[in-house]
Amino acid sequence: MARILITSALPYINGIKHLGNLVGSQLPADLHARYMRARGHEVLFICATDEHGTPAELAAAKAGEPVAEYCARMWRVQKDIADGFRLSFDHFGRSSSDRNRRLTQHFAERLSAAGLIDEVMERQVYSKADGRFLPDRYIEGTCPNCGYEKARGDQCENCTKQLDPTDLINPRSAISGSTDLEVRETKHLHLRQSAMRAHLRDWIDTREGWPVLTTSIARKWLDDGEGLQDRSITRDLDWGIPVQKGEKPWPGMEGKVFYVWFDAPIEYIAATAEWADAHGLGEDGWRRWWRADEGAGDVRYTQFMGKDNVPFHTLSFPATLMGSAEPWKLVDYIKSFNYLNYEGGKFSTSSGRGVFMDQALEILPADYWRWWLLSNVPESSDSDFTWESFQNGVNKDLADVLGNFVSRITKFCRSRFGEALPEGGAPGPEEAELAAELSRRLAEYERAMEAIEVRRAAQALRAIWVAGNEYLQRAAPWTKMKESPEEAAMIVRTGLNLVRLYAILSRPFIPDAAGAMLTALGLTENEPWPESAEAALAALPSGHAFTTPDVLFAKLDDERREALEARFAGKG
RNA sequence: GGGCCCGUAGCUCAAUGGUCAGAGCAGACCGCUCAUAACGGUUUGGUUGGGGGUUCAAGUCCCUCCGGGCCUACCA
Repeated sequence: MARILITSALPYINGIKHLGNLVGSQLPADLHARYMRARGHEVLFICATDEHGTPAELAAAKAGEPVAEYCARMWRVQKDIADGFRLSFDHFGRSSSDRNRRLTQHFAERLSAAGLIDEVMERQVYSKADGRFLPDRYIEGTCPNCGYEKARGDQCENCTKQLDPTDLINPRSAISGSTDLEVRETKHLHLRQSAMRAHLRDWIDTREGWPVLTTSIARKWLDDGEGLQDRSITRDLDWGIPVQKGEKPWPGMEGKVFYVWFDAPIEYIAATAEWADAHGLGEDGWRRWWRADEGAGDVRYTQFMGKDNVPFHTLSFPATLMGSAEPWKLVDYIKSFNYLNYEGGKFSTSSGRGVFMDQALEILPADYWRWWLLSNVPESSDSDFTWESFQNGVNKDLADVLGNFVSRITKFCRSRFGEALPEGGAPGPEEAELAAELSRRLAEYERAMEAIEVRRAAQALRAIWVAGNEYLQRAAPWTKMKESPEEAAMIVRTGLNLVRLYAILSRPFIPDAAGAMLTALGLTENEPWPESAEAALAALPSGHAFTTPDVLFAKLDDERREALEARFAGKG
């Protein structure tokens, strides 16, 4: 038994996430957490909403709510949707928590004491009409390079030229449209990442077996141009964690807050503390997961995230932890994902293109989405959601292969023997062959799950389901009924034990259907992971009662698929 | 502009430099009748994007060209 710490990248508070966000971090993290729990490890699975920053303030203003209320409401919405997808977080925290405020201020104090914080006077664009400094992205104007009129202050999306806000012709606020802008001086804290470059590189270079996607992005940032740059960790905003040195004020930084990307990863730790608080576990309760000097030495920590998050998790956050000169637990493995596209293009919130998490759950139960998304997770390159692929995948794998297997064996037993495992007969060569096949597949499945090779694991699981249909076809109990009812009984027993085995093995992917299978067999979710295929085939004895379950997975027909395609095609 | 990733069967993807490049889906044929018109078996299908090189041996390594995607630090 090991101790496994798992974090998923934090979903931003602003709005409901689409399927691409789900599949890029939370869902595979949940798969890993569920598997590790099933194997008897002590697992702590942490996620939270990332609540600070300009977009949250603007979204709250648009909704006509104070930002704190807006965030509280959206946290609830995201939590309910996460529950709907059966994301098994041990704690779903909030980066606006008091725990995170204290920890973030603590890290700032430590970094300052270590000489890793510079105070830098910056010149930034201020909008009088909006009463706020504008991030580069929120300044629009005409591109000096191509004349595009809606170029943003950081980059022109028409000609892709990198810009500085002061390059723009006729700059205006993207928020209000106001042209009453001026450049003001404002002081900010910079994290001296450049000073930690060698240290970070050594660390990255000694990580073994990390995905290329993870290390290549990290190296690019370490080596690009003049190398890793210092990074501003504060902002002129109202909504955020006040800049302080621990509990003490930070002279000259009054009224400023930490940048979301500084405080968001710290929330991984803070959320663990929130979890410990909620369970009355005290300070030790969370520190044993995060402090190498207080018990975290044997923790294996894995982070899940989309590729856009990699620089912050490979560089900025480790720099924060290392720079504190305290023995904080560093990540052991970063599993990063590419993007999921929608019908050949990008998911788009603004044009209503693609499926969002709340809509998905209205259409079909969580398991359908979990299965398709995980078995098509963008592991080695971007992948594409299409309704055709989704329909084909869930109909074939879930309805035809798994669902129909459960259906045929339970119904056959009910009509010939009644709703209890029948007695008689002894396993023979067919059963030995089945056990051998299952052993091979199970080893493959376990290896892939341990290595977090998600697609491969899904393939292995599917092959295990297929093995049941192959076995029934070979053993043909419907034929044996005539000549040897006892042998048929033994085959049916074996088949019903396969249902139990499938429920246990499939639970990380499709927890609800697995639960329904266990319930039908009169079992609970406490059924242990199989010791061996042979043992699993004889786990339930003759006489064990069951109920014939309803159809586990209904099929998605062409008519409905076409309607869904049309509904989510977007405005333009 | 710079960097990274990818290009393999009609589609989605596999293949520590080493047997005849393999799976699933789709297609074709056969079987089965327990089951959600489901299941099983057999089978068609490849100049591994083009060209050059290294090697006893290249889908894999190197060069180059073509095509696609992503990142590029103030969206998060």
